[in-house]
Amino acid sequence: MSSPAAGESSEVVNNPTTPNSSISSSSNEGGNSKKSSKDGKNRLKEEGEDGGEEEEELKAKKTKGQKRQREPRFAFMTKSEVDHLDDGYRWRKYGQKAVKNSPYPRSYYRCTSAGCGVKKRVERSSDDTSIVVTTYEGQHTHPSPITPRSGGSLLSDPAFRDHHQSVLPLHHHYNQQHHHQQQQQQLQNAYMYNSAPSLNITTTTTTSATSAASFLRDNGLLQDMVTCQMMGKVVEPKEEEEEQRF
DNA sequence: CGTCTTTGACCGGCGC
DNA sequence: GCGCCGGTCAAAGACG
Repeated sequence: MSSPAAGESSEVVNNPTTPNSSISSSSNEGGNSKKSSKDGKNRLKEEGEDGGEEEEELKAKKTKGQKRQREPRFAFMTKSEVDHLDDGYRWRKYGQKAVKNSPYPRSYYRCTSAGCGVKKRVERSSDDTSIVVTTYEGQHTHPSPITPRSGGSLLSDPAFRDHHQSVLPLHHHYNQQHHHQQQQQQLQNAYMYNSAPSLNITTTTTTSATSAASFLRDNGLLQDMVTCQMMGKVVEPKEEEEEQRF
């Protein structure tokens, strides 16, 4: 580990498309929730002896059928050889699963910062093995990511800039429409070959990379682009099916 | 020593 | 009702 990612060439190609398609999985909507986690643990460790305190979380999610928790999600494609790109934050891998549509496994990362529940999903595109799709979920609570461990994110690394060519942040707003079915398959295709109706940053060369990178690191991730849509959701959770599109 | 990765198992939701 | 899938945790191991 140690951030091997830095230094590799990365090109972000995002595809926003499909406003309705959720980046991740359709059923993961509830994703954010830690629902299963708690349950899982409970049964394994506490065996139901009550935890009293954590119940609130369980209830929250279980309370009703709100399966869909809308957490700000932002996905973008990166052309890189390494799956995990260092964006300036410290991530801890907490799982890996094989994806049906892709021969490549999907890795799950969580921000190690205390209080920050931001999650990141990284998977390699089945169509283009050179493309890595990174999906961020949630907002970082800490302003300055600063990479303590690597001493610098790839953004800071001159090598990184030198290597990457273009960065396209993929901004995803999941409209949660009523689509069901092969969302997953479409997802991948859409991401890659769709045009970005909402946000398309087509930059090339260092400039773009720098931009994206800067913004990622400076804002702690994708504040600029994400903020807008994220805020809507985060700030006004009441609106469930609003469409946050640009 | 501390931190992170890896792997297996489990759960919840959804579809059929 | 059953099976499939995705997502998460936990423990052990590895590494710096």
